[in-house]
Amino acid sequence: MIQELKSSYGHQFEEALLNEIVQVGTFKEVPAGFKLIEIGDFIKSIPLLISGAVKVLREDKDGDELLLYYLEKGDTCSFTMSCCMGQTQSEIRAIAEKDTKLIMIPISKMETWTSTYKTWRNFVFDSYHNRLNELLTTLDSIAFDNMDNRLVHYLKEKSRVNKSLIINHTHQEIAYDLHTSRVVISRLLKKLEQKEKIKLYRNHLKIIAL
Amino acid sequence: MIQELKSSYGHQFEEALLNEIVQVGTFKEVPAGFKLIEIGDFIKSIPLLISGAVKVLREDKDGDELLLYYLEKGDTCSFTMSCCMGQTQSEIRAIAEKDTKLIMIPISKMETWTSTYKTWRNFVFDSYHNRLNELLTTLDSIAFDNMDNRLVHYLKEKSRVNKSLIINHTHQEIAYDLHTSRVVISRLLKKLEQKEKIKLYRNHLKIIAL
DNA sequence: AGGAGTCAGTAACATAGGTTACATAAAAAC
DNA sequence: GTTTTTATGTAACCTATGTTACTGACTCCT
Repeated sequence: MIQELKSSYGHQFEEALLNEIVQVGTFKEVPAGFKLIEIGDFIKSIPLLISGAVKVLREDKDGDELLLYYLEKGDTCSFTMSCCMGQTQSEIRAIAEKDTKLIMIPISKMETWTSTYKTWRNFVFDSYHNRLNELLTTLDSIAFDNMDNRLVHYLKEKSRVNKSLIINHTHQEIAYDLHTSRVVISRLLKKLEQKEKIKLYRNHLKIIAL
Repeated sequence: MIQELKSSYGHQFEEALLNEIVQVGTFKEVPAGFKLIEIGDFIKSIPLLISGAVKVLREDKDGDELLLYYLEKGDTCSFTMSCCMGQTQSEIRAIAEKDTKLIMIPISKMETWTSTYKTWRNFVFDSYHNRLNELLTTLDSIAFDNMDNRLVHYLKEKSRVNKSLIINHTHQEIAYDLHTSRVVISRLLKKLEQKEKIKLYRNHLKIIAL
């Protein structure tokens, strides 16, 4: 665990903090699709991502979903922190996008470390900073972009996070993430294929040039 | 300044911190409509709201606006903090919604206070928590709600923040905040009037029962 | 092989919201 | 008081997106 920790966080946390993390943290390895956090959960620990990726999404009262953003190596979930500090329920759902390794830190340490370790404090603030900005980006795309652009952006992100030009999703799954209907996605994907930007197959698609 | 500070923050900050705030903070009083922060600004101080209200909004590349949320007494701007910590440019615009009093804290104190004062730390974390949740609410309404509901919600918020059932805005101004067109707002407002939920006048409208 | 379930393609249609255009009324400017 | 500007009302139209329905193709199961 110590090597994996160092490879992701060694440059930003000092030795003493790294040691504490090793002592109190729990190493966890979850498969793609594993649900890490459900809306309404009370959170008892904070995740530090070592490898893999986690998608964070929002759900409305009718059960409709919307992808917010991905967490990757070196990230943590600010919503989780935020919930921990406030002792409130989770507002979001978190699902492993692929096989993912993480270290869970009990929330009791948050308070102590924030006062003791400057690097930890910076890490926490940086996380909030990043998450706020990602939320803004998501909001921008919903508020200002049409579905064509949102879809292209989605495919690019997906490709980046999964480090692959193959997107292994059905049209229905993409539709859920973007909060629209399958028919709409099929239609737009077909248009992209006609423009030779992607190639469609059953259960997956290949990005040619976006 | 000390009384005003105590009336808003006296219950959550200890004496020593309150004193420090008085020493390093600058009291500022701005009229409604005053632009506090522009997109792209480098921020040098953090605002603590004493009274009044500030609206925070986002702009896209074409100059189209979108209202994010209001800051009120006891609030601070997490985006500002976030920018300060990261030394990056502001992602948002902040405009006084009405006559507003605030205390500006130089960012140099952020780092010190966060390690010294537990109450300050909690304040900062709470702010982030609140802001994240407000952003989520805004995002929900854009992603999941239709314009009718968004408009009603907008009018309610406006009324709450300004403590008045009179909304002093033209249809065009409302349209900007909701990122839609004047005609659409006129149409929907007229529908609300026909349902006797509001009463329309030139340059303002009155809420009857929403 | 045959049947059930899943996925994608497509047409036809419905609707919300955006756009253009113009009329009228109120307010402001002169 | 007349002109100009600004705010609102409304109609007609357009477009993106959502909905429903049906098809064929592929996959999996037995």
